[in-house]
This record gives sequence, C-alpha cells and structure tokens, in this order.
Amino acid sequence: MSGTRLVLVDGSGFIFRAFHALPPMTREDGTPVNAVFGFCNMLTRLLKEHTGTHLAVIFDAGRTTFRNAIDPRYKAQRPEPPEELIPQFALVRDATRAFSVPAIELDGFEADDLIASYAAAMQAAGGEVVIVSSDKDLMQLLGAGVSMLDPIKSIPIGPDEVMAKFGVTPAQMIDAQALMGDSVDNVPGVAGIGPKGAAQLIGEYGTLEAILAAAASGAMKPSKRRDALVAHAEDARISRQLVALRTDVPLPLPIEDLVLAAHDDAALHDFLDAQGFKSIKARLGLDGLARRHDERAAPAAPVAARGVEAGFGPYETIDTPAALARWVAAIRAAGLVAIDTETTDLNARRTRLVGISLATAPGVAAYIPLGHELGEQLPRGAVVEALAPVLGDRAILKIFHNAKFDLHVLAGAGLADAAPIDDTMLISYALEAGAHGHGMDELSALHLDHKPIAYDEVTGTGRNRISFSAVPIERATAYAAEDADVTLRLWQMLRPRLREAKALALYEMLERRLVPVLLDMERAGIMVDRDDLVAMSAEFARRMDEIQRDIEQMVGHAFNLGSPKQLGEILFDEMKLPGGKRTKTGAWGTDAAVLDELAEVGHELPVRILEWRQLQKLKSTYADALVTEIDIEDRRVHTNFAQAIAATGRLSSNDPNLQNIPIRTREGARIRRAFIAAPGHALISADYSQIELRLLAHVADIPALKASFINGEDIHARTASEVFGVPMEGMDAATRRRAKAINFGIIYGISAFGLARQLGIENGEAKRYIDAYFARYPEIRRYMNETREFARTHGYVATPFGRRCYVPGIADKNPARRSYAERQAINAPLQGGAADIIKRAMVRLPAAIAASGLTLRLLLQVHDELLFEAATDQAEPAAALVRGIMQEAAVLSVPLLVEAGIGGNWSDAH
DNA sequence: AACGTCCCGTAC
DNA sequence: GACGTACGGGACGTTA
Repeated sequence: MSGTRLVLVDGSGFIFRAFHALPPMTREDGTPVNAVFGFCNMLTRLLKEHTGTHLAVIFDAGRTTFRNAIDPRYKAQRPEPPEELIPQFALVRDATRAFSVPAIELDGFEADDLIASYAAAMQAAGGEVVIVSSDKDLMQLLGAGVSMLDPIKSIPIGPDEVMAKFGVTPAQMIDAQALMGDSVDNVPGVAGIGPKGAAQLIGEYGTLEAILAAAASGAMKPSKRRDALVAHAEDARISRQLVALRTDVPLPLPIEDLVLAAHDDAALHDFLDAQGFKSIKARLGLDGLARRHDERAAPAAPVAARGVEAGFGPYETIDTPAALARWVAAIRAAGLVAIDTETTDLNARRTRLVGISLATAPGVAAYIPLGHELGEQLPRGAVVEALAPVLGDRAILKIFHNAKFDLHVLAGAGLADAAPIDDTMLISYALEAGAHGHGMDELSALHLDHKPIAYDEVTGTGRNRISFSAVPIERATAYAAEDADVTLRLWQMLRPRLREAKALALYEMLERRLVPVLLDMERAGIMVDRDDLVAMSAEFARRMDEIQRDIEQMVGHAFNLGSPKQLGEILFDEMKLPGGKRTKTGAWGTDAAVLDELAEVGHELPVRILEWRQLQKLKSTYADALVTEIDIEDRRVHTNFAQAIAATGRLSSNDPNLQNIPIRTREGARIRRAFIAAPGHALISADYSQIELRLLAHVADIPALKASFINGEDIHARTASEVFGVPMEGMDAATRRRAKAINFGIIYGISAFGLARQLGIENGEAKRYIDAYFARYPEIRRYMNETREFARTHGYVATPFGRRCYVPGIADKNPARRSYAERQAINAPLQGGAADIIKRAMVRLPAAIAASGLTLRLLLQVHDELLFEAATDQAEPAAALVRGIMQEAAVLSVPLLVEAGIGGNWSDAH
C-alpha cells in the first residue's frame, strides 16, 4: 500500500472545537449550524488540497466504551453538550455523507481508538496517515508515516510541536498524560503534576514505571511530588490504560473502501442549500445547479458564514458580557488569538486604549469598543478582567502585527502580562528584509490579495482628522476587526515559511525575544538636561543672527539662508564663484563638500555659511526638537525603536531619533552632554570596536586581516602600512586617515569615484589605492565577486547568522541601479552580521542582569553601542558584566572587542 | 492648510 | 549617476 495516503478526520473532536471557535449561526429554520458550517469548510479544503488518496471521518459512538470498565469515573462527570450543539451531531454525519465520504463509528470505542487502529493498519501496510485533529490524545500516534494536521489553523502538528507544547516526544505522550491526568475526561493522573512536571519527570527517568519505581524506592529525593507519586501510583497506572489508545479495534470498513470518490454534485448541492451555505456552494462551483426539489432561490448565507470562509467581514461588536464570555471561550478553544488595539494617538507610549479587536480564525473576528465617545460599551474593568487570564495564559498564543505597539498600549490599560506572542511584522521581516515593507496593509495586499480599510479612511487626515475615540462604533468595528482578521491570516500564511526559509531560529531566538527588551528600553527612556538644551538653543540663535548679518553684508542683500536654492543662485549666478556643481534636479549644489572647496580657494563667505548651517542643524534638529520630546512625568526622552525597517537587520530609531545624536564636532558634543544619568546613577557606554571590519575578516576569510585583529593591532595603521608601504611606527595622521577611508570604503562596496570624493583626490589615485588594497588582501576581491554572484542567483545575500537581506535591483538592466544593488549586497552581510551580534547580546542581557543583582538597565542601542544606566557605586562591575556579554555574543575567527566607559553624561561615558 | 519631494546633515 | 544603513528639518512646489 505504499503510495497510499489515508486522511482520517477526527469528526467528534472537530465538532466541539468548531462549535466553540466559531460564532453562532443558524440556518433559515433556526437550527444552529456553526459547527456544521466549519466542518463543511474543512472538508472542502481537504478535498481541494488533495491531501490524500483515501479519506474517512471518524466519530465517537455512544457514551460508554471499554474505558468505563477500567475506571467507572472515566468521563463520568462530563457535562451534557450545549443545547445548540446537539442537533449538529447528526447534521455533521449527514454532511459527511453528502460529500460522499465514509463516516465511521463503532460501538464501545472512541473515535481515537478507531483512528489509532486504522493508523496501525496503514503503518503495517507501508502507507501514510494524516490525522486531521488537534487533540493531544492523538499525539501519541505521531511517528513514521503518521502526521497530524490542525483542522482549524491548517497547520501541521509534528514531533517538534509536541515537544514545544508538552516537552516530551510523541512516544512519551502516553506516560506524560498518565501523570498529568485530564480534568475534562476525569482521568485522575497524579495530583499536583501538570504538563511541566510530567515532562521534567519523564526527561529525568524516561518512563512512567521508572518514575514510580524511583519514587517508591527512595531514589527520588523526598518532596511533596514524591509523596504524591507514591500515593497515586495506582491512579497513574489506571490513567495510563485510559489514555493509551487501542490499535486492535476491528475496522468497520476496509481501507480500500475509503478511497476518495467523486461526490454526487446534486446531493451535495441540496445539502448545502438546505443549510444556507451559499459561499461553500460557490467554492465548490455548485452555484449553477438548480435545486432538485425546490426551485426557489437559496436563502442568503448567514452573515457569519461569509466571514468564516474567505470574506473579510462583517464582524461582530462585543458589547455584552455574554458575547465577551463567548469570545473568551472561543479563544481558549482555538488556543490562539490575533489581537489589535485601537488608540487615541499613533505614539504607543502616550496613547490611550480605545478598543481591542480579536480574531480566532479567518473571517472570525470581533471588536470590543472601550473608549468611544458614543455608544453602548462594556466597562473597561470588566473587559480587562475577562481578558487578563487569556493574555496571561502561556498556553494561548497571542498574535500581533507590530506587537511592541500593542504591548505598550495593553500595559497602559493594566494588561501587562501577554506571553507568548508572535508578531507577523517580525515574521515577514525575518523572511524578507529588504524585499518590501512590512506594514499590515502592504503585506495584506501582497499575501492575501486584499486591501484592508485604511486608517486614514476612518479618521480622516490633516485638519479633519478625528481621534479614533470619535469614530462611530460600527465603523470602528469594520476597520479594527478586519485588522485582527488580516493579522491572523498573515500568521497562517507566513509562520510556516520561517522553517522553509531557514529563518525560524532568527525569528524565535533573536527578533521575537528582542520585543520585550526594546519595550523596556523605550519605557525607560533617557534623562536630558532641559535647561541646558534651552540655553544652548538661545546661544545658537544669537550666534546665527550674528553670522547672518555678516553674510548679508558680504552678499549685499538679505535672503533666506536656509534655502539652498537661493544660496546656490547667489554663490554661482550672482557672485560667479568657481566650481559650481548641479544637483540631479539641475539646481546648484551647496552641500558641505562644495562649500569646503570654495573655502579652500580662499573665500570667506562659504566658511560663514558652514558655521551657520552647523548651528542651524544643532538648534533645530537637536536642541529644539529634543526639548519638545521630554516627557513631563519623568523628564526623560523616550524613543521608538523600529525593528522591521532597515534592509540589513539594523534597528532604527524615531520620534525622536536617538541614534544620530552628534558626537564628532565640539559643538555637537555639547548636545550629547545634555544626555545625563539620573541622580545617583551613571551612564555606561559599551561599543564594539571595528565590528564590521572584523566580520569582513571573518566572512571573507582574510588571513592577514584576521592576524591583525588577533594581535590587537591598530587596524587602520596596519592597512596604511600594507597599502602604502610605510612602517607602522611614526605614521603620520593623514596616511592613517586615508587607510581608514579605504577600510570604510571596502565595507560599503568601494568604487574609485566614491573613495576619490571621500578623500578629495583624483579618481585615478583612488583607483591605485584600491588596486593596492586588493593586491595586498586578494581574498577581498574573491569575497566581493562571490557575494555579487550569490545575490544575482538568489536575489538576496545572507549574514553569517542566516539573516537574508534582499537586494531587489541586483538584476536591473540599468547599470547604475545594478551597481547600487551590488554594493548593497557586499555591505549587507557585514552591517547585518553586526546587527545580529548586538541583538544577540541584547536578548541575553536581561537574564544576566537579573542574575547579577546589579541595578542596571539598558537605555539605548546605536548600532554598535549599548548605553546603560547603573547605580553609581555599581558602575564598574556593571560595565564588566556588559563587556563580557557583548564580547561573548558570537564566536568568530577573530575576537570581538568591546570598549566600555562610565560617565555622568553620554559624552563623558565614551 | 496639507502633503510630497528635494536638499542637506547627523549618526554608525 | 556618484562607497552602505537610517531619520528628520526646512524650503518649496503641488494639491485640496
């Protein structure tokens, strides 16, 4: 029977799960049919996707089975099914037959035993089995030729998932379940032992019998748990018999009879019509068929039905306690929920929660209004109380798009505990950084072929913009619930791709773990000296006034110094200064390089303009802008770190950008000095030395460069010595500077033109430098060629840690654009590799800091630098701790060096 | 008035 | 055109 693939649907399990996961819906005559609808959808999907060669749906038969003989308590206290579910049991069996699929059940046995027996028979015959269920009771069957598929989430469940959820292998599930028991089925287990305890014991002793023997013999150290094991040993053994599935049940139908058959279109059409499942009919292409017994038009599908299947909306508004309770139950049944929050402001930290949307399955989403100005809404407290246990439940996955934003907002509303999380924005970024943006609307258009309602459409823009709290609830529901729905669908689509793209570890170990770290950094903020900044701003203004007067005197009339256009016309049209260059739009260029050149040839005006420009920059971008960003509550500035923007894996910072605070010039450093430690604290700056050049030495495997780093040499001086043939000792600063520019140029994908511009030399001379460099380090040229070639064949390059950075222009016919993409390709593994390393350090820090007991927190990341705030008297050991974590964050063929400094302000900490 | 683009400059 | 990655301010031209 090799080549046979038998799909076994756990019909009874599905009915319960679908009933709880889907919102209520009824057909025309009032009969509830939500589980039937879910079932028909699931079967349609299975048939469409050609999952197997054989198919059957297995059901439980009756209420008593052989297990009641083992233990009369088994399933004894199971409550009657809900009233709305009862009529659906028969309807689901009808549905199965309508699809021409065998419905199998056998008195005295549960569906699980039949599934186990069919699976065993198939295994013996050398075929494959796919069990469509998410029931943990069936996980013990996973193994060679037997796999599981979650019917609602449409995701595979394999040994990895079992290990992730229960910490044991499928083969160990029986013993694990025997220990933990099952309150729903009244399987006793051992009191006090849950999934975690069971996994730990099995990990240590191997089997249930070994555990019980160790407990009885005293080989286990005395504890409450050991006492419980001794006292309940018999319960555990009985539990084992209850949870172990029978594989020897007589098969009611031979496997050959389960072969997939074409369904009877007319019969199926009539059944679906009777239920009002118009959308499924459409999917199966049965619209055109006339009804055999009744020619009137079929009733419109219930609203929920369209959503469940494929449509986006309409969605439910949750405004009664009953609806809220129903949704909480649906989330528990689904084991996951996609969540989106709506707020008064787009800044996560200073916003207020206006509503929460939830989605448990495609099309199944709802909105909980909380802070709308008009309309019936549940009290905030009641919603928080109902959702807190769900958000805090480690067994329920919370899916967000840009989780950090929602986590800020939820924490502000008293819902600080929400783990585990997934983030579709970060999943997309881990998969395809650089290929496209990772906003929800863009991903929805790309992957779901659906354009969601835009935020601006709901609130308006500009002067007409209204707060989300002023949006009518009905409109808010349509927008907000759709976002949760889209998030859930993106998750279903993208999550499985992580493994295929070898990005699973990158996502789970790095990007996802970074979320709480960044959240804490943003929350912490950094203290700035407001008075200092205000004073600086005034001083800069005064000096700019003076300079402006001088300039206007030199020019002979007033003009807007801030206008490059006016300035260019004055310099090159009016005053006829030499050396004018045009920008790409034809205007005169007036950037610093141009003005520098004019200054070189002896003009005073450009010098004054450069001075004015510097002050203008410092005043507007830094002094003034930062003052407006100070949080009045804590006198600190809180940036936002964007985790899915840069094509290389770097973070970016905005509102305000704290990753480009001046440092190089004397006046600029004054701005940096305004970033101060809180009273009783010191700032610690720790930065990687030459991390990108070290990565270059490592990935391009350049022995000479590696040796330099291993020997702790001054790398730029060494380069100068090699390229220009001068001794390291007594080297002049200009020579070293040239070598430094070459080293940077290499990292950026060097061109003679670029290097010439950088150094202010002729193209020809720059080319000679580069040639000399390549001659001395021949591996560089090989690395560059191989990297370009890899990018051309794959469309991306990868960092040493597996992050893919896409370079879309790599095959462009336009040589300029292609060259640009090639330089990106050469730079990305180095810049991205450095980003990976510092992120590794960042995710390792919280545990190390907690273990150290030091008062120390991370405030900022600036690509190769981490800035901390520590209690003053602990700054030294704190600096040593972070140096260690950062240096050990990765093991390369060259050492990583971290330099740390301590100071009362950011400038002095360097 | 609001938005998008350009030019420019800051960081790593 | 112009060696990599970002963010943002002010000017300016276009839209509403």
